[in-house]
Amino acid sequence: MSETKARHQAWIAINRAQKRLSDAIEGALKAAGLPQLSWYDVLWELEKAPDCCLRPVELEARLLMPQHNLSRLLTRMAAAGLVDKTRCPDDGRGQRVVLTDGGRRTRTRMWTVYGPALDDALGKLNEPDAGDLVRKLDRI
Amino acid sequence: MSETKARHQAWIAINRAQKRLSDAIEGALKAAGLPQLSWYDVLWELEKAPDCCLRPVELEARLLMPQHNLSRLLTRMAAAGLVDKTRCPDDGRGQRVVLTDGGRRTRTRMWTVYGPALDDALGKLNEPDAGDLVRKLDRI
DNA sequence: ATGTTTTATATGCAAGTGCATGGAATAAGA
DNA sequence: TCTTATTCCATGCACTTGCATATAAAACAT
Repeated sequence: MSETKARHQAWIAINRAQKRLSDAIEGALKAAGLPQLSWYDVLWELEKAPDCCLRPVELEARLLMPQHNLSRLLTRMAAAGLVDKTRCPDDGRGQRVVLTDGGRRTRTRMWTVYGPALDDALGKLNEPDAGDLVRKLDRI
Repeated sequence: MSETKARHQAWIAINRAQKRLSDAIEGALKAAGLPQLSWYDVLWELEKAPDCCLRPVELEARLLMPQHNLSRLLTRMAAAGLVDKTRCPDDGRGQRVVLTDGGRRTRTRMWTVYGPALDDALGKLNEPDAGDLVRKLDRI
């Protein structure tokens, strides 16, 4: 039988919170005709990076996304004009993924929907509690 | 630009914790040649239910899983002999999903892998902290 | 320098998922 | 009762993901 210790309940709670939040945010993005969260994550990592440019391998590590999955995501995002894929000068097998102006604009537009949806879904979670959550979750 | 308030960081932390935990557990299950977590969730809900029997609509609500998705999951699980799908006596359009003996055994075997993998992945999260996490996450 | 191993990325194929829709049965309204 | 609306579940189609493997360039070894 499954244990009902608090540790195990924490896992259940994490799952449910994650699901509720992502459902709310994805729903809001879709309703606004905007791309998925995974696209936002890529755009945001690029925007934070120096020169708005990263290698797929670096994105892979930051997003905890499997390689084959990221490869095709980048292909789709390049087709949509949000990023450019160019050959890497110092490594012949590598790519350099660069954020385009369109990509930057799209990320900004997405945040105008994403941010409020997140705030709304987080409900009455106050700042101190949130900080406490972060501290405990990061120890997992 | 994205805000960096604790509330928003909590969302990031929830995501990362959820991803790390589920990757660890799914990996352990796969390595043991066992089905996915979603299968476990169905089996466990059925085992908790009176007569080990629920309607798809009820499962849908408890698992927060979209209808079309659950429909096909149940089809696969029935094909694998873990559940039986029978017509519902009091509602002509409904189904009754019943746990089979094989389903019960499979859930038990899964837990022998799932439980330890979860304990391991939760690391040094102690009981009081876990209880606190549950309380705060459930308020979201 | 040549052969071997590792790293970075892409891709064919199978399986899963989202979306819209369909059909069948019940519930609600006139 | 007869129509209309709603609920429960299934399914065709497109898209996404997982898995294994391919390809090509480095890195390493001899």
